[in-house]
Amino acid sequence: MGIVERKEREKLQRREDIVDAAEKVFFSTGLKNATMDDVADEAELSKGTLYLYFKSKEELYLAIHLRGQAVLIDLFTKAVKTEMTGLEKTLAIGRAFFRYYQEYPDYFEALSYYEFNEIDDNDRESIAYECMQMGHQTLDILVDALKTGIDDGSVRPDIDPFSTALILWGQTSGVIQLLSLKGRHFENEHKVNMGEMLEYAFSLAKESIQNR
Amino acid sequence: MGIVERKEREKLQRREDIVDAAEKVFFSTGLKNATMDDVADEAELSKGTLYLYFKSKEELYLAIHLRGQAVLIDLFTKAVKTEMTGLEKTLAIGRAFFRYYQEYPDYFEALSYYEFNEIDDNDRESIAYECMQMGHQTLDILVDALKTGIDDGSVRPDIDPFSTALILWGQTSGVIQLLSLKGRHFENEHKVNMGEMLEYAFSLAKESIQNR
DNA sequence: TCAATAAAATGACTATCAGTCACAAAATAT
DNA sequence: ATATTTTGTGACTGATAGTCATTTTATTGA
Repeated sequence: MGIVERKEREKLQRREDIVDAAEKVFFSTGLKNATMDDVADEAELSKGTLYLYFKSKEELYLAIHLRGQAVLIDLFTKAVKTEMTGLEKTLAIGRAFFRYYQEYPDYFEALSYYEFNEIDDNDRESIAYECMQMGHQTLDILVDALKTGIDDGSVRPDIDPFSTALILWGQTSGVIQLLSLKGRHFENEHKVNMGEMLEYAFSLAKESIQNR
Repeated sequence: MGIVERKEREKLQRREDIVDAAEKVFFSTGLKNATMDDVADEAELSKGTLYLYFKSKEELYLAIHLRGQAVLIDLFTKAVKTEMTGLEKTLAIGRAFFRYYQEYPDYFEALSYYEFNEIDDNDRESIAYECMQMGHQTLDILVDALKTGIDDGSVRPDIDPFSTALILWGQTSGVIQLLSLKGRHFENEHKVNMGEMLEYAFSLAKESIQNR
């Protein structure tokens, strides 16, 4: 009898339902304003039940982040496939990141939350630990693109792929984050546009890593 | 009779005393854990009094940020003076930023808080508005360094100083932020060191803006 | 079929804390 | 000395994350 299996499935399904509800609530009201009672209402469950499935409000938010990471990895994987040289693959990843910000701004925000807040990674059972591991996967795509670029001669051979990937990641998320929060302001004051700005940032990055 | 003036001075002094107390409390416990009651205790005032001087906990934190910004502007100003060419001035600003992170990590955190959170800038009376304006001053130092570089031929003449300054700022704060929060992790996993990493990031940035 | 047991869900309750406000004390002016 | 203004107080309110004793639902075994 597969009762145990069925219960397992139902438990997972309930978990997903809770994350669905949390997405709706967190994304419409914002993380700070949304309450666990709101999420419970949306999920048609009691608040206590939420805590049977998630340790805290933050863990629930990180579960949303995990979904966002999966989408991002997918975009990166596709972006890499469309380009031939390692250098172009690397730049395509940057552009994919910007598209991600535009098309999934709420996931992007969840990503930034994890990236720019001190989250305890250490417990191997925690969702935060999963987030960290998926982050490594994402970074690996970038590392591979750079390695490919070194092999095919499009990227400077004297760079260290890992360090460079980490730096490019920090740079790009930093720029998008800055433009995302303060960009509107600068678009008014100076006549700059966010898309052009980022394309420009990528052209600068290209200068720094391309083989000559 | 200078009673009005004296009272004005005393009011400002009290304000500074409150910020002093807030620094102690926020920096030792962290923004999230610290309570306004703690700050009141440290300042030897009642909680109500804090709210006569600051609109909210966040405004009080932003007042700390303002102090930090002043220190940063000072460091940048000095950094610029030590170098001859615009390119070197630009890089010196980056290095000064890293030193700032190392020597004033708590101020750096306050800086990031303002940079990476949605803060309402619009009220011209608010501390957030002052923060925004000081941020512009900081950016201007970078813009000037780039302009100098274009004039003296050390920086590519085809870049737009303002856009480039904004991008360099976003990149650098992004990288430091990333290394600050996740760097420890990478230092263990891979054999990378944060200082070398940043020097490497600056060398990449140099590649992208130097005149050839 | 039904009592016993296990699993899942509930929601009233607690603890915490930002922010308020009616009142009190201190300083200043008349 | 008294009135007025300024400054300070701390008990109180409202909001909300997280808990836990109790109830409801599902499963098992006779």
